Amino acid sequence: MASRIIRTPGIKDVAALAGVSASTASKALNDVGQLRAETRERVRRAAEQLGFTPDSRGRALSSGRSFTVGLITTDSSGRFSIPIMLGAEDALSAGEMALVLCDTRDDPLREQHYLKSLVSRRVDGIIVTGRRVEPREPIDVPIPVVYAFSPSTDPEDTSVLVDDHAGAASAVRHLRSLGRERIAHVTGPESHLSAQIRAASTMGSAGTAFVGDPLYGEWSERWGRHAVDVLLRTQPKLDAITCGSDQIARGVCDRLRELGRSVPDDIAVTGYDNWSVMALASRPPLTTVDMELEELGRRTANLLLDAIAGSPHPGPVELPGRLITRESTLGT
Amino acid sequence: MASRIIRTPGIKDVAALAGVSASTASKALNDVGQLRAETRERVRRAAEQLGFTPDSRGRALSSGRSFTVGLITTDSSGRFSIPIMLGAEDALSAGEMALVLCDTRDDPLREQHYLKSLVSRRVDGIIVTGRRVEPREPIDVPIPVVYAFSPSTDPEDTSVLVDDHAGAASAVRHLRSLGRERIAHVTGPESHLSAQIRAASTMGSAGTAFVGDPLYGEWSERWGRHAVDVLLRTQPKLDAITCGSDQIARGVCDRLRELGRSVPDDIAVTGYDNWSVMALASRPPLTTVDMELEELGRRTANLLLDAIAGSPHPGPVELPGRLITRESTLGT
DNA sequence: GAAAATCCAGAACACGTTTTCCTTGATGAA
DNA sequence: TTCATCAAGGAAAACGTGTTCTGGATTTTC
Repeated sequence: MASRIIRTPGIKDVAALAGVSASTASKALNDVGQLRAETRERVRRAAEQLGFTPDSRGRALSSGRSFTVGLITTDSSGRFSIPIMLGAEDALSAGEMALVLCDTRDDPLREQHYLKSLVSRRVDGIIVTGRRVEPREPIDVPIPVVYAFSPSTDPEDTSVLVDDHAGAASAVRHLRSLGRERIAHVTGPESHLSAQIRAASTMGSAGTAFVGDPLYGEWSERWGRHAVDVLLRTQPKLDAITCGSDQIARGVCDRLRELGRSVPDDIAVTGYDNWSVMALASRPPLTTVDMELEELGRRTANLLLDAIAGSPHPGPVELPGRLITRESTLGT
Repeated sequence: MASRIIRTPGIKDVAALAGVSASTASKALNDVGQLRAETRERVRRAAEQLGFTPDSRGRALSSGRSFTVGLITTDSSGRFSIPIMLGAEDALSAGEMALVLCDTRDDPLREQHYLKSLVSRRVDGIIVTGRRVEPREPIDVPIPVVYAFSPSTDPEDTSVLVDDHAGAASAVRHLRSLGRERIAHVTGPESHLSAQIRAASTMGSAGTAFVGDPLYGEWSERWGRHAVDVLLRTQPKLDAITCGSDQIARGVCDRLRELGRSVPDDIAVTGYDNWSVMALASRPPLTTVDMELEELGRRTANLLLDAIAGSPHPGPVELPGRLITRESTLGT
């Protein structure tokens, strides 16, 4: 045959070119065993000349590890999962680990399918994340698992979650430090745990400075606009509105402006999420709480790496958010 | 030792339990070779009893394939890459392929690192995507590659891209079918190829119905608002504005409303991207062009699967977008 | 100069599966 | 009866690496 099959070179090819055995070549390239420096160098040159890249499948097989972790997300289209994913990927790639993406689309059947696939790939660990902070059923696999954002219902599992309590409190503290004394709260559906937590924390930390009841609605600008009408009717003297999301806060700002109320001179507004497309496009730009989800993803990945290395940290970890101050409370 | 090391069962364990050899067990589970039905059944039961999951690393090694593809994205935080990712993942998981995620953060060094890692993992193929439609340097690997969204500069490479020409034209056609005769165009930076293409196509298909020059600016609501002021000064009689993005279109709508102009009665507005958080939250909701990026991702993955199977389809493929009509052109 | 210590490299094996080849026994036909 | 055919299943090789063991060669020491 004139056309030879082109094969990516293996360690045997490198060894042959360097005139040594395969095992010697392996030792040379991995800097182990006792070899003459001259031999090492010769093997190295041969490897470079052939463009040798070690086949990690071989390594995986013999080491018993796959250097891969799975990421199971119930909806990666959500804007919460994505920064978590990126943070995790960032932390993992530093450890030479690859991340395989599994989007279950909230379908238990797909989740089972992916779990089987990941187990069959002998993944070193699994990260489970979702779009809601409500606890979820743990998954049952013989592999280290860390939950991000959506904790496991089992308190012995490792879960990394956002501290919405602290986040909401920091917004209130900020407003009070600016002298605001009549604070209202507008947020999403009461059925959402995050709405409940943020509302409770807001009321708790505002104390007597809290006016009326938390207004539960939906996570939308429309609701934010509508809530302003309700609030101004019932609480005409309020001087600050904390919102459960940036979308709501943006709607609030829009409506206040339409009514001729100045933000923040008349009424200060805070959001939640630091979703840049909302927080920065709002007029005025929003003071808001950044959940630092990318950091959460990194943290999750590092906890998983620890668990893989044999030192698990059982139990939940809460990460505080960070308050980002902008014109909606500070003015220009 | 009282504590035995718990090992996930291998095919040898299954074989031992069923009283056959490993090779027979493999044949039984894979439905190949000639075996008595009774034997097959016995092996199957043994496998089930032990909870046997085949180690895909072994299969990968012996089959020469890894059943894994890499996805290289220059920024997966961008809202373009994500639907592409999801579509690709969807199409691949149907073929039992896993997708490993590599976010280069637009850093050539990281890209090199990831490429080496993917090659070393003997990935079956690679998808390359980016956030801009500008062509990019091809990557040099001995593996099938398909480019999505950002095509390769090499026309022989397989690239799947959006047909912005057709998309912009469909918006104009829609406006003209509604009787609009004085159409302006507001878009992003002239340095962006997608802005250029959309502008050229808009002018071309509008013909004499196009007024003035395309207004280049930035991809922001603020620019949309500002552009309205410019347009109304120079083209007081225009009856439609097509925008290069939903963000711009939302800004346009906001400013028109502030000036007391009715959308769409006085001036119809179209966006681009069908970015729901903009298109639906806009007042009124936007008629816009959906690039159908998830479908693009699926298409990309299927082309890659073909290439892996040995039937590559060289050259670029353009996918038409889909016009989504809403109140910003139709009214209520 | 011989024994011991040291150094170096190759052989063999492990990892888990698939696949190819081979053996055994049975059946049927000549 | 003998040979060819075929079903059934086992043995071994292959995939590509890392690790351990072993033995030969060289140097050191007395």
